[in-house]
Order: sequence, then C-alpha cells, then structure tokens
Amino acid sequence: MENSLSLTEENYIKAIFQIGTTPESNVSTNALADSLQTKPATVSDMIKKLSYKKLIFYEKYKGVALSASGSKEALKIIRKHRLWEVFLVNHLNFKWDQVHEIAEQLEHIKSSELVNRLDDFLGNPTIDPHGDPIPDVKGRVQLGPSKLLSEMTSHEKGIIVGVKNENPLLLQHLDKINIRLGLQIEVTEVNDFDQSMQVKLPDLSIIFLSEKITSQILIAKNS
Amino acid sequence: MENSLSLTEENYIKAIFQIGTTPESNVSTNALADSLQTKPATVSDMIKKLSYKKLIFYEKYKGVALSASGSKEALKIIRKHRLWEVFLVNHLNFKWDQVHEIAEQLEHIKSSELVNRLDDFLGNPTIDPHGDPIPDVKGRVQLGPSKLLSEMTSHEKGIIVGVKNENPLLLQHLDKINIRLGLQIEVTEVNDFDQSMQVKLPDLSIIFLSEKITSQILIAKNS
DNA sequence: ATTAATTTTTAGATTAATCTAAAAGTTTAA
DNA sequence: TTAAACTTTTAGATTAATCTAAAAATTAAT
Repeated sequence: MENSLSLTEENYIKAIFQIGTTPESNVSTNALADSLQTKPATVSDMIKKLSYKKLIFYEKYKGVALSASGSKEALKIIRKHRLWEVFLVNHLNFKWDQVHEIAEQLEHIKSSELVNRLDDFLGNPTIDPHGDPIPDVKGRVQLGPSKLLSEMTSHEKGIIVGVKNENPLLLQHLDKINIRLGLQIEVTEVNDFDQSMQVKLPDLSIIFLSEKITSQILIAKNS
Repeated sequence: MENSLSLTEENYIKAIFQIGTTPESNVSTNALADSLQTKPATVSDMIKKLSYKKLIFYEKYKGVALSASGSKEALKIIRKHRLWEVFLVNHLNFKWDQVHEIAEQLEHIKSSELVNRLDDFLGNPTIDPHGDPIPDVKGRVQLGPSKLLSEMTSHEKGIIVGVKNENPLLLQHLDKINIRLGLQIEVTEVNDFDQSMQVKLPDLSIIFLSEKITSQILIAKNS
C-alpha cells in the first residue's frame, strides 16, 4: 500500500471531486486546467498518472471521474480543509474570508491521528464557516437539502445555510451587509429583468442583492 | 522581494541552523547530507543555490554558515515548529514523543498571520514540550543557561529543563521512568567507568541512567 | 613532503511537474 | 456530411531535486 499522494496529485483529485457535480459525471481536461491554473497538456499527463494509480476512470477524449479510492482520498482532503477552517475561525479568530488560502495548505498535512484529534478538539463540527458539510472519519457527509437564494420567489422565507463560493471579495461583501449563516430572510421583491432581489433581514432592514450574489447563497430547503 | 523558499530550501536552512553550534561555525557538506538523509553531491548543488540567494555564506570546500537573512528564515521555521508542538501537546493531547514528525510538516505552512495568532492562542509560550526555547516574532530566543545532566557530579541537585533530542524512543523511555520537564533531581551516584548515574526523583525513587541518556538531558544552570 | 584517506565538487542521468507548439480527435454548424 | 471550431493528446523542452560515478581538493599520516 504505498499510498501517499503528492501534493499535486491531491490537488487534482480534489479539483475533480469539486468540479464533478455527481460522482459519475465526467470532468473535462480543460475544466481541470482552468480550475488548477495550469495547461491542458499538463492535465493530460497527470490524468494518465492518476488513471494508472486507479484513482480515476479515464478514457481518452472522454474526461475523467473519480474511482472509489479517488473519492475516498478527495473526501479526506476536504474533511481536513474544512476542519482546519473551523479551527482558524473559532479558535484563532480569523474571519470567514481569510481562511481558505491557509486551509489550502493545511489540508495536505498527513496524519490521520492529527485530523481526528482536531475533529474532537473542535467538538466534531458538521459544517465549516461557509456552511459546507464536513465529512466524518468514514467520509460520510450529511448535507441538509438546500436551494439557491436565486431560485426563490417573492415573499418566500428561508434560512441561510451556506455560501457556495469562498471568494474573499464575496465573503467580505456579505459581512458588510450583515449576511451570515443561520439568518432567517424573506425575499421581498424580485426584479424580473436582472433577477436582482430585495431581501428582508431579521432586523427588518432591506438589502439589495444582484443575481451574481443570490446564486451563491444557499437556503435550507423547507423542513 | 520574491522571497518564498521551497520546502527543500527551508529544510536545508533549518538543518544548517541546527548543526552549526554557533551562528559563525561552518557546517560541512557531509554533515548536511547526513542530517538531511541525502547525498553530498545533492547538498553541493543546493548549497550553490542558497549561496546565490544570499541565505548562506559559502566558500568551496570550506562548508557553509547562515547569513543574517538565512538565520532569520531558520528562526521563523523553528518558531513555527515549536509553536505547533505546543498546540499538539497542550490542546490535542499528543504525547511529547509523537509531535516531532507532524510539526515537521506544519512548520512549512506559510502565513505569518497564522503563526502569530497561534502564538497568542497558546498564550505566548516560551518553551516547547521538550524544553526548547520558542523564538518570538522578532526571532529572539530567551534560553536560560543550562548544562547536561552528564556534566553533573554526585550529590548535585538540579531542575530538568529540556531534552536535546526528539527521538521518540528516548522520549518514551523518559516517560516510562517518570522523567519530565520541571522535575527537581539529585545525582546520588556516578559510575566512573561508564559515566552511568543514579538519580533521585522528587518522590524519592532512584533511577539508573546511562551516559547515552544523561547526555541528552538539560539541567538549569544554577540560578 | 609525499602518499593515502577523506571530503567535496563536477559531470551526466533521472523523475515529477510543468510548458509551448503541433498533431489528432470530437463537436458543431452550415 | 464536410469544414470549421474546439478539445485533447503527443512530442519535445525546461526546472527543481535528486542520484551514481568519477575527478579534484583538502586533510591526515607516515
């Protein structure tokens, strides 16, 4: 079992996991090159390597999908990423827009003992600071059903449970207008032309959100 | 200032720092190869690179010493290593013999913000779990004067302030015989042939220690 | 002060990850 | 259904870190 993946291999596995909507859906070479900020030729080579290692399924010109062992690895990395984010925010007082980059490094630290103790230390959290579910030791994720704020219509109410994107500019903006996880909101108006919205917060203030933003905010699907 | 060192460069800098007794003393190519588990030829190449980057002083066949900027980098890495060790032991309940390897990875995480917040979170500790001093933000270390247990003579008393070596086998052994930092001990007997010792612990029990071990234990130099 | 032993450096390859440019395959669209 | 557009792969280089083997320099020992 000479298992251990290189940093680069881990990043490819994670990118494939995150781009593929479903575990079966194939991820294209170009999409990977984009996501990893590298060139398609480079991706092509790495794909062969990961395929040889049986971490992905691959047919020439058909894109790739993670195998069972590939998914397992991806979930391990994501688990670490999100647990470290919780640590950074809850214990080191970082803001939710500051933790992604640091967690990108910490997620590659190899020691399952460390991850599991960290998990316990943090109180076995089930979501990270952006509302993303944290896989447990077995790689199981429990994600409550959710929909996008952009899919909601006038007068609908809902609770913000997550943000799809860790872009610091987005997160800082949400901070500024007082949007946080757990807030109960109500859509007061939807503009039919550009899908921008007016949304009422618990303090009764009304905020304006473009579709660019509402399409990044996750709302709990009615319980 | 395209500063950032590669993982390998960081490891070289740290090794040079740790092998060189004084900042000026030159470190040999072979000593580095030994310490880094690599070959002298490899070291020779890397030395040229670090020298070009002005992190070390180097004259062919004369060994190397850290420059000011090299020392600064080394202290940053050591600061991180030791702070993470404190975190692992104090907050994640690792034993002192389990943390070295994990800290070897964590010490390469790049974010001064992270290190400084971690430092605060830990309460700005001045020593790590093995008694080694933790450099502050400026790279300053305050190490109380110490001597080796092996340098002590019969009937001398002292307080254990550190262990020179992070070898898990040594640390586990010390655990087993109840030796910890902070203990007041008294040398009750020294064997002139092999320099082995009998030492009395605060609970009045007597333990036997070979010179291999006494030469790794640091005792506070009398205050 | 030469020779022998040791240390260090150079020379030439190798591997992982990357690139550019060009070739090959697939899709799309007239 | 064939040409244009796009995607993907191959070919050939490059860079960082490594190696072995051999040459060069230094140190130690007679």
